[in-house]
Amino acid sequence: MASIKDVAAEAGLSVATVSRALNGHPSVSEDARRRVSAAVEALGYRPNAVARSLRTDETRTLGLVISDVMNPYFTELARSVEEEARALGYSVIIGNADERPGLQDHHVTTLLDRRIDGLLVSPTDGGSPGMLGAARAGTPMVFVDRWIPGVDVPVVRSDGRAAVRDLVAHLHGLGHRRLAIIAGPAATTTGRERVDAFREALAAYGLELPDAYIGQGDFQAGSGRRVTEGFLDLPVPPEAVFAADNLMALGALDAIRARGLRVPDDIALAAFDDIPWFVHTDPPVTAIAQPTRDLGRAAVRALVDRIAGRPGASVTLPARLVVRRSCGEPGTGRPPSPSPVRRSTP
Amino acid sequence: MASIKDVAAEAGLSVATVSRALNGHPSVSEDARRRVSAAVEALGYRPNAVARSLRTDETRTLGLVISDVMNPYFTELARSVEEEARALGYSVIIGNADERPGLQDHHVTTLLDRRIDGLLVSPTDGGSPGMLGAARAGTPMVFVDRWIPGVDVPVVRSDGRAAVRDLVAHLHGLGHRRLAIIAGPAATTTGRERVDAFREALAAYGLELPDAYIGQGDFQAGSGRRVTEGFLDLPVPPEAVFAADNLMALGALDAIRARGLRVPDDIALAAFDDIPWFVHTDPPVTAIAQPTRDLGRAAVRALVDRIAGRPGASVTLPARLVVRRSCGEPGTGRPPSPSPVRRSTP
DNA sequence: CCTCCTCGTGGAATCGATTACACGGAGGAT
DNA sequence: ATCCTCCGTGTAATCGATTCCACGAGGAGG
Repeated sequence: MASIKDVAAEAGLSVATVSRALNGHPSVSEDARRRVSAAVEALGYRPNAVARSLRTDETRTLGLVISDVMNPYFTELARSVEEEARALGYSVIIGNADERPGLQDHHVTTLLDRRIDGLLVSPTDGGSPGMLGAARAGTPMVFVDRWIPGVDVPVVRSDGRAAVRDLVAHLHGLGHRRLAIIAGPAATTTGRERVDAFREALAAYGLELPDAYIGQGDFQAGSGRRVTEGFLDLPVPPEAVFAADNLMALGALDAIRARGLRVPDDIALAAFDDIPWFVHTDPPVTAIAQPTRDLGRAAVRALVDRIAGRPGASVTLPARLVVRRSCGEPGTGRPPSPSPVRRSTP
Repeated sequence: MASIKDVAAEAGLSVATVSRALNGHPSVSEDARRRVSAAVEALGYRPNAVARSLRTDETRTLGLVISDVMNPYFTELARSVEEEARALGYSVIIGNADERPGLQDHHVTTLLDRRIDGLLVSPTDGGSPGMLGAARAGTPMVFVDRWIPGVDVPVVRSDGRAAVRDLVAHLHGLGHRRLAIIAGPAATTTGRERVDAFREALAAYGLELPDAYIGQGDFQAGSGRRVTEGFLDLPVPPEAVFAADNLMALGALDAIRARGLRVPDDIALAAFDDIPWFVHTDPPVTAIAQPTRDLGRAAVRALVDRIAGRPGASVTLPARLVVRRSCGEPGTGRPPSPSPVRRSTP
């Protein structure tokens, strides 16, 4: 592959002049500029980004370590991050942590070894040594979606409190009183916050959130299935289940279907994170939608600010409730299961 | 950040010896090895991958240019590619072409500038100049899912012909005779092949595929919606619609629902590419499933073979039909629409 | 005792770019 | 005519690693 030396030789100039011409430096004659262009064209020359990065100490690359690519919410986040980064002249390397702290650490280390200019993370856990080290060492960094308390890094996320209140109002209005939640890992902020918000919203209606109605999930479909089965096996099962993410809602749907039960007639279901598929499930799922695109954009902007030495502001955007049919008949206002809950197969 | 020089100074050795110790070179004394380890530990040293790449002319990075990340099929493919690559000691940089040739070219160029060791592509079109140039220049490359005829590059894909035959048999068995297809872009191999396979399978039953029943889509949900509306507006609309990918099936579902029609009672629907959500749509969608994980693995292995100078074999794996309920009641064998089938409460 | 290996190590070139510094020539001011 | 600027260009250092080659010490063999 042609290097800058070859271009210099072809153009009859020094590498310095070629480099300056290529970078639009002002003090290059029109004549030299033309000869460089011609040589570049003739040789099909493309600058070696590796060499440039070594010299300039910037890779124009951002790292994004995401909790789980197979989760449509994170896929959309990744997409919007890449779009905004590209618009700003950066590439993005995505690392999929798959909700495993070990993998997350692997990716952080690899990205740091590649000398990315900045790091975007939605931490899987309370903070792995590699990540905390990077934060302390001053690597430009921004948390997105999830964050780690006590670490001085801007956070870009959405606040679901109001939307959760709306959801509980919705459920309450439909006559549901026994409300359960499939929680995310306690090690994640989103895992804890959603439970807290749910409990608070319930309290406003004088409702309790008993321990039996808090199922411990891990943001994956399998855990949603297991937890839901546990709920259904309870002597007094809940009337409504709120899954703290979309994959666990999918698992819940599986478990409910496997028992031959129907949503919302036998049990109501709602999810955090809205995705296109929820419109088409049976029934369409009521969900809390985050402004995912805006989050991605804001996160990249905050990170680029930090890279440029500017402060880099934390951003919190509101989530909103999207009512569909999985919690009960909208408009009727009456409880979906006045008669005892049927739980055998028809 | 500490460099190899700092380590050398700390250990009281030359950079050459440190480098050898770090790379497990045999001719380094046990004593030197220990001192290097200690120095590395003390300084928190991590080798600079950029510098190493410049010298060794290998980045241990693979590029993956994918047609559309928001398509769950490609997300899963990307995931399995990353997994296999990681197992083999490579990182992956994903570029999302979003079905746009221009974007695809941008990513290919960027990846080449970064001197990735090999390139995995599912081409959006007939071959952009950048990509063809790379192939000709000898960049190790493998096509995955889609490919470009006449370019000498291994292809890893799945063959849906048999599964499409099974699908047509299934539809025919359920009494459907007027079958339509939402095709992908003619510029893609998968776009063309699926139509061809469908037409051939139809011919085996003495059925035609009239032009009016071939809708031109672009693998995105919006086009599925538009094309389906067109089908429904026909004087004689089809009895069954086969979408050439899952997103267009989603669009079709939208369009059908918007008309107040029901699947499969009013119209049958099937899709190419199976995804977890199809189990939970209303109704569950009959789809053709590709062995996505295996494809990703095989593609990475073929690419790594090429990088190592070995031939790198093309691989074709069979897809298979997964029957659900969107084409009609399984088992009954009678057409779904003569007598309206009740499916609400048992 | 001398020669010849082998082993562990260091010096220095190298990869492909960027950039500080030096330098020669043209043109303007005095 | 002399001096100073400014402009365009080239030389060479530099980034952080790898690796070829040389070298000194020590042991084996003659």
